[in-house]
Amino acid sequence: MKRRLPRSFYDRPTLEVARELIGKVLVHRTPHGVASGIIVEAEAYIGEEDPACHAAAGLTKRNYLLYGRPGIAYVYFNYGMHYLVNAVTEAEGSPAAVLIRALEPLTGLAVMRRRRAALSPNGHDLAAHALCRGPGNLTRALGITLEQNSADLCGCHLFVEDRGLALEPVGWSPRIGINVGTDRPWRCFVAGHGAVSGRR
DNA sequence: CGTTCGATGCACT
DNA sequence: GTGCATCGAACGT
Repeated sequence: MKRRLPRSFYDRPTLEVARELIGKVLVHRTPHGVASGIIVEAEAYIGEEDPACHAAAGLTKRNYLLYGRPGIAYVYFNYGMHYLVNAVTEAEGSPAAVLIRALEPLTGLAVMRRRRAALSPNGHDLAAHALCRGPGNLTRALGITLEQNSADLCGCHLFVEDRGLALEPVGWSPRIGINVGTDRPWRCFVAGHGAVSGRR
């Protein structure tokens, strides 16, 4: 049972998409091999009224993809060293997205360790659950960079599959790593899962 | 156990 | 010039 998520999946209220992405499988095919993992943590960023959303300051050269078609990858560079990947949600003109924050590695563990080792010396020795724990770590492990910005998640290189998995229990909390909009419980995660980011 | 802090580059004001 | 949707090492208790 493998089904690539259609664009209609992303063309929905963002909180719904965030919840539904839990348990789905993010896949990245590159010349170095295929790497994939089950999504265990995600955050919703919704509209210009959400102070933590990149659309809070209105349309810019950096965030224009948020205003466009759902089902597109919005990737940006942060803190001088990390790429973060989002799935654009809701109809055109409604700027919103879901940040993918953590995966349980499924395939391509070897290439993931190779990529992680390129930055941290102990990358080769990382436990499976540590490979894609955190939004910066998972893009590193999957080889996602600005090259994937604007990639179509309904295409054949970077996409999300439904394999009929249902991880539980699912919890909600405020979003992590932001200083505004912390009152909104828009972080969705598999409670107790070893690959979820945050305090151990 | 907890908190602080440096690395590092770019979009935005 | 400022401030990040981070990470991990270093330090304090």
